[in-house]
This record gives sequence, C-alpha cells and structure tokens, in this order.
Amino acid sequence: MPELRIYDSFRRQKIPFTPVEPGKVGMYLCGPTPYAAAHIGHAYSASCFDMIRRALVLLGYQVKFVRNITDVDDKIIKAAAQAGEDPLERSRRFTDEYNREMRLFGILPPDVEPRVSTHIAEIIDVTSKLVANGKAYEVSGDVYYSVASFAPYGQLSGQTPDDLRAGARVDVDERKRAPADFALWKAAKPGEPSWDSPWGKGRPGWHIECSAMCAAHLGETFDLHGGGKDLIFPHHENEIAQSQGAYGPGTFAHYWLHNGFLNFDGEKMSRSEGNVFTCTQIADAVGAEAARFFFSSHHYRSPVEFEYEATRDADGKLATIRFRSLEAADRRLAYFYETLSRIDAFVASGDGGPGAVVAGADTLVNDAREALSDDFNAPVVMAALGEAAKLANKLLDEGKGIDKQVRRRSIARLGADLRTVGNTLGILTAAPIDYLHERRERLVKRRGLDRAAIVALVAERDAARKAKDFARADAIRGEVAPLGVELLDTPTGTDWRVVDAG
RNA sequence: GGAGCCAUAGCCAAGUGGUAAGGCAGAGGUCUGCAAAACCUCCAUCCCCAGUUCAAAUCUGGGUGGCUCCUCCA
Repeated sequence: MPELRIYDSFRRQKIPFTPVEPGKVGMYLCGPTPYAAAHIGHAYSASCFDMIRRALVLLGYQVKFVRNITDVDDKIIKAAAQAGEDPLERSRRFTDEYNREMRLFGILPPDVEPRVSTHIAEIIDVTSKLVANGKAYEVSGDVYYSVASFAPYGQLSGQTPDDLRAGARVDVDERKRAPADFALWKAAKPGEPSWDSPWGKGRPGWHIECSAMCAAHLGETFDLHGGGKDLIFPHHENEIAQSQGAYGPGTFAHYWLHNGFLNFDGEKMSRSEGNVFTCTQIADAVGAEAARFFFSSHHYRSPVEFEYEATRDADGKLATIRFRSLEAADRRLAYFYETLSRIDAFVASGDGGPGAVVAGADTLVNDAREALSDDFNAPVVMAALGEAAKLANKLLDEGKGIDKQVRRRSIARLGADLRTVGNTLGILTAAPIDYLHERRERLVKRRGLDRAAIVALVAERDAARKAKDFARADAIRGEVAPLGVELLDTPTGTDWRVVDAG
C-alpha cells in the first residue's frame, strides 16, 4: 500500500498519516443540525467525507466513522416554535429526511450517528470536568468556557482572542468574563427543551456536543475530524479548547480535514442570494449520482463552482432552472454506464477465467490507491477511471490480434475494477440499465416529450429498416430529431435516447 | 481592522522544484445504408513584475484580480 499523506488544516500542510492504532482509523464528522430541508452543500460535505471514508477502506484501514446529529439547537427551537412543533420531533423528522437524501446521493450511513439529546449525561460530564479544571465558570445557570484559560486557543483558525474582539459584530453578553467566551451550558428558558444539571435545568450550548460525542464514541484521542471550512472558527476551535481543556494536551483529533465550499457564480450559497438549492431539487433536475460524479471531479479542499441558469416569471418566482455543469457530468456518467453495460453484455458469455490480461487492464485499483493516498485526490482517480473505460471500449470494439481468453479476462477485469473504484467515489453503484432508463425518463420529462408517441415512431422505424425502406426510416429520424430524440440502430433493433446537449 | 484561500487552454479541472493528468467544447479520421455510440489524431508553458536555482506553474518578495472566515452558514 502506498503511504497515505493528508493535508492537516491544523498544521497547514500535507503530512504522512500515522493512526493512533495501526491499521485503524477513528473519524468524526460534524453532521447537520436538522431543522429544515438539506441543501446541496450538506450533500457535498457528506460526499467528501464519504469518499474519504471509503478511500481509507480501499487503502486497507479499518474505519470507525462517527457523524453526529445536532438535534438540540437554537435554530431548531426557533423553527419549531414558528411551526408550533415540538423541537425534538422536528429535528427527528428532518434527520430522517436528511438520511434519506444522503442515501440518494450514495452516501453510506455512518457507523455511529450520535445525537445531542441522547448524550446529555456525557455533555454534563465534560462540562463539569471543565469547571473543575478551572476552564469554565458558571453565571446564574449558564456555564461559559473561559478562552483565556486555554493558552493555545486560536491555533487552528489563526485567530487570537484579541483580534476577535476588534472584529466582533455580535452583542457581547455582559455576564461573560471575556467577549470570546462561549456557552457550554445554557439555563432553561420557557418553551425550550431542558435537562437537569448541576447548574439547574438547561441545555447544552453549541460546540460542546461534539467534544462529548467524540470522547464517547472514539475516545479522548482519535485520528480524523472533519467538516466544512466554515466550521473551523469558531466551532472546531472551540471543540479543541473544550476537549484539550478537559483531557489535556495532545488529546482529541490528530488531523483536521475541511472541505471547500460550493459556490454559485463565484458567490457562496446563501438564502439572501436566492441560490440555495435543496438536495431534492438537484436530484430531480439531474439525478443525485450526476451530482456525486461532479463532486468527484473536484478536490475536496477546493471551492466548487456550481453554475446554474434560472428564469423567473413576472413576480420573481423561479420558473425554470438548469444546472449546465451537472448536466455535463450526467452525460459523462452515462458514458461510464454505457461502457459498463457493454462490458456486462460481453462478459455474460464468459469472463475468461484466471490468468494474464492485456497491458493496462489491471492497474486501475492501484492507480486509484496511489491517487487517494495523496490527500484523497479524487480528480486523479476520475482520470484513471476514464482511461480504464476507454481501454474497455477499445477491447470491446476490436479483438484483432488478442488471444480470445485474454481479451475476455481483460474486459471482465476492467468492469470489476471500474465498479470497485467507482464505488469508492460513490458512483457506478447502480445497474447500468436502471441508470440509463432513469436518465432517459428524466430527460423525457425535462423536454416535455410524449413518450408513447416516440415509442410508436421508433417501432415504425424499426419495421421500416427491417423492410429496407430506408427512405421511410430516414424520414422518421428527421421527424424526431427536432424533439431532441436520437435513434440508435443496434444489431438487435432500434433504440432511442434523448439528446441532452447544452 | 484581523486571519486565510485562490488565479493553469474557449470552459471545467489535476499537478507544489525537473521541461503541463483528465474531461467538455472544437478540427480531422476509422466504423456505419444514413446516423449515433465507440475508438484514433490534433489542440495551453501555467495573472503580471522582480528574485533564488543548473532547473519554477511549482520557492521568495512585490503587484493585480477573485473568494472565504472573524455572524450557530456544510
């Protein structure tokens, strides 16, 4: 196995990865705060770390992956109050929806999915420890972390408490000793969920849940901690302060990984810009797997440009929306599935058994390992996938000069490896026929075509061709062309597809 | 005001010291009743300036342009 090197946000450089326990990786990802429908940024972040997790497995590690659910939080409480709903019920509902959507995007469920509401005891425990260690103080039912008590504070983000004060735009709570101090525990307010604690009834602040849940499921010291770049400050900075404040120097995550942001037209996605798209919107428009494919062609740390074209009607409501780059990804993904479909059909009559293969037909998995070892370079893996598919198509097209069994074996091997490596990126997991049919239906719908009419014309052309009535056959081709329908003559008859150009 | 990131062909995107992966688009070709698909060939010297080095897209300094964080936003 190649040596794994990871870019660590804390040290700000790519360094060799040494796990706490040889061969094993404990990995924590800050999951969602489910109070509304998940947007595509959630899916991106989850995809990045799903890929990293699967890559670690491909590299031979035994991985324990923990992704939390922050189900007690201001945003949930606020949204629930507006909807007249119980906060925990609301978060439960959106947690289920989140998980459903992540599955749609090919994201595997975590090994453990801890929630705040079921880890109150652990949270109280850490908080008590921090109070005992002199890192936290109570003020009338609230408990705050004293940033001044933790000398290394700010190392992850490069922020210092002094600089923060200068830029602070939030109202400073007078009861805090320092503006940068943050709440570990918040005294209960009417209508909010609360639990008993040494400081009276209350609920956890933001940040502390991750410290508690990491320790509960991965131990005081573990390997990887991930999240979106925006979480570096204050969330992850505070997690470090909490965990090391409680368990001592050198504890907590040894490597920090942060995924880049999804940008729309160069701007961050935000509600005020009107460019927040839900997972459902994207999945309906181009298919979730195409989005996943698109993600994989970008390095997880880089920002991802996500282009879209929207038309709005008179009163500003969204009328139509197109995601050009995702559509392009979908076309390319179709190429891979068409290749797999050809391979499957060919291998169905024999896979050539064990033995030698042609040059380049057995290098994909190792090339993928090589690329993934270099800070999980998925785009390079994508290039390797393309090379493998090309070779497979070449072998399928032309078998001249190659031993029959070697050819079979090579094609079978390429098919298997395309799936193995594709799956590491969360793609090529479907049956080719399913994907291709779903895609066609999606395009039929997008273009507003009359499916039955097309099928009838295709049947007519098929008959015409069989009767060698090429004039009629060509006429039908001309009829459907303006609709964006292309006729494909195959040895077994005429098939059709919807052209998705531009 | 403080902290950081980015700048590679028409477009997307890897590459962090040794003479630019891959994809899309484009041009030509093989194949095909026509077509599509598939495959083949062609297509950049890396924002600007200065410097370090035998050697820089890759390092240093200075510009210019874009973005993010310091707001419970993945």
